[in-house]
Amino acid sequence: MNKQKRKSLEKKGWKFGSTEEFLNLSEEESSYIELKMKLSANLRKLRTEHKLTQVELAKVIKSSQSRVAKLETGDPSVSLDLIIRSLLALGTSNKEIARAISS
Amino acid sequence: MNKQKRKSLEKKGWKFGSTEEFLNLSEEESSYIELKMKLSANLRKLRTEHKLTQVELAKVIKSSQSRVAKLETGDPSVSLDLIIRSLLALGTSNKEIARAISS
DNA sequence: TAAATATATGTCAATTATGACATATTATCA
DNA sequence: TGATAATATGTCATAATTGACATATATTTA
Repeated sequence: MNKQKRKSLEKKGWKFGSTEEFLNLSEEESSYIELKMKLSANLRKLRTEHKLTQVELAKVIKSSQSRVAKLETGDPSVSLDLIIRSLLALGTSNKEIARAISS
Repeated sequence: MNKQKRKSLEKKGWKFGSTEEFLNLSEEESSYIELKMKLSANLRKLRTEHKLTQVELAKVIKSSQSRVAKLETGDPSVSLDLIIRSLLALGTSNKEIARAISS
């Protein structure tokens, strides 16, 4: 992960501590973020393909429009659990989820 | 998912409501559980391959032995986030995680 | 362009996950 | 066997995530 990417993520609310800490930021942390980002992007793709608005998707997953927005923009306040559950609610199979992660 | 499987999961603390509800239990819910189970199993496999005890893994991921046990036994109280983070802490790549999900 | 529709951002009380601890159960091995 | 190490289970106060709401911003359409 480079400085550019860091700035973009920090703007979204991700916290990374000192620059030093960031520079040796573990593979772990960046893999985790990358994973979430990929699945978030996939969720938006799926929703639009299904021609649903965020309000409509919110109904399906029993959540709210604002949370759907956060899901799709990679807000750090959303859990992987919710992202995955949302994907599954849209009919995504585990294999497709795996594909999205690998992509 | 069959009745056998259901009993086993309920013993672990999963909640499914009425039998009726369970019978039309969405693909969604069972996929979600299946996903967690696969990753949990993978975590245990990895830990033992690394010849770590649960206490040692707990140190690595800054958690406790009891939570590691719950991670590995598919306790419903553990999040996908923690499972994934633990896998990543053990050096698992996103691609490997994807493979585990697809398996 | 203005109105309407869609999405984003901020906040918060309630819900859920967390690490920690105690303790029970299960495996290992002398 | 019995001691010791490893894992499992139960509980709880604290921390993190949640849906909901208000409202801002962006996009579409008349």
